[in-house]
Amino acid sequence: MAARKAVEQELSKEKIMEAARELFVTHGYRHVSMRQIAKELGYSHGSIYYHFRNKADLFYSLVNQDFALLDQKLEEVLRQDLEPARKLEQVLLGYIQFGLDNQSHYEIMLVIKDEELASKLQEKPNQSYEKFAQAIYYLSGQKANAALIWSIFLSLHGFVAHYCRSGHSFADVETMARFHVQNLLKWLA
Amino acid sequence: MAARKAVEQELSKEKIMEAARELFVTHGYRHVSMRQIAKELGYSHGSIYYHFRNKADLFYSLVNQDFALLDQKLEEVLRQDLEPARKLEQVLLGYIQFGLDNQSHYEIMLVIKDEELASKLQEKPNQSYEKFAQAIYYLSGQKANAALIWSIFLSLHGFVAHYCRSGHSFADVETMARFHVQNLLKWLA
DNA sequence: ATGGTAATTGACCATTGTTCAATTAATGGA
DNA sequence: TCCATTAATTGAACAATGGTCAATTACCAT
Repeated sequence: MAARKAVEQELSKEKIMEAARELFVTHGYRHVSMRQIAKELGYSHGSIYYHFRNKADLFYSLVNQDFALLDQKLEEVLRQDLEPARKLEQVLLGYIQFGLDNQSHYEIMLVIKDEELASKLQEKPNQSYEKFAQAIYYLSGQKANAALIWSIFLSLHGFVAHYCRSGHSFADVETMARFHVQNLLKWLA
Repeated sequence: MAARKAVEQELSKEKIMEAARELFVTHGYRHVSMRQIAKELGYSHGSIYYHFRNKADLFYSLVNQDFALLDQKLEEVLRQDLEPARKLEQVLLGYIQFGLDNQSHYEIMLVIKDEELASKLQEKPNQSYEKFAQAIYYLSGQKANAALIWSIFLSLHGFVAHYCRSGHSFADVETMARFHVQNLLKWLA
């Protein structure tokens, strides 16, 4: 009634995550079923549960990848050869772009309230924020205090959260994003 | 196999909404089923579909109520006898306080994402925002343009959304809220 | 009384996340 | 080489979900 497949065709966490990411990004977390993911891979839905405890676990694995991506993006900007003021601008704008380019993941990272599994990820967001805050601090010539940086972050988050909800792309709102960032930069002048 | 109940015990939109609100507030939208709501009321789940087209429809009726409450709060502040600058401050701070004093309402209004009918009920939020924007506009001596007011709103929203998620009360974060508002007011100076 | 309408029921449907016994491929030791 | 053990996969099965609808009953106007 059931069988194991040849070893070179075996499923892996990586393959599942790849297919799942594609589907989650396209249709959103709630509108993607484990059966759809399995079908995409040509496997039975049960097999996914051999590799991930449940759907949320699979999704959080993706979210972890995304936080790493966010960190990477930040460091990319910091490595660029720009004046501090320009870099600062790019860091803020980059945050918005990241959020809107990875909407379903951003929601899980920083929007959706889910007590049961929120604790699972608590380290990563704090860790990522710390890097963000450090960057702002140094790029501002060590003028910005912690509260001000937090204020800036919350304002960026508001932008991303709102446009995530309405499903706009970064391109849709880029002009407004740049304007928002310019306003935030005034606090650091 | 089925029966209609005595007229004084009849179900109504209001009764359903009351029970639904209670449950949504406690457990969140996704974790409340139509059967739970019906059980709470002592009715069959099918009866709710006589009064509301579907779960989302019921949900959005609650959202409308909450927006009316927000409008009321705004007008309360505007009626106060204060200098425009003080009033402006109170409008911004009042928005945050409303959000954190009515966290589950706020989530329903502006955080929770429900793709299916998101476009359907865009009137109320827009209407409420329009009042908010008008207030800011006049209190700023007609200096603020539309984009700047929108920027301010998004920044306020970020504050509320974040602390809603972590479940902090207004009292918990009042100092930070006042600081955030002071920053936002600089854009209008 | 009677007929029409309004409200309620619960069986029913398709779909979901999840579990698990059964099954088969791979592996390694004798 | 053979056999026991393990690893991976299957799909039937389960409970819960949102939603539909014919049947049923209370109400009301005439």
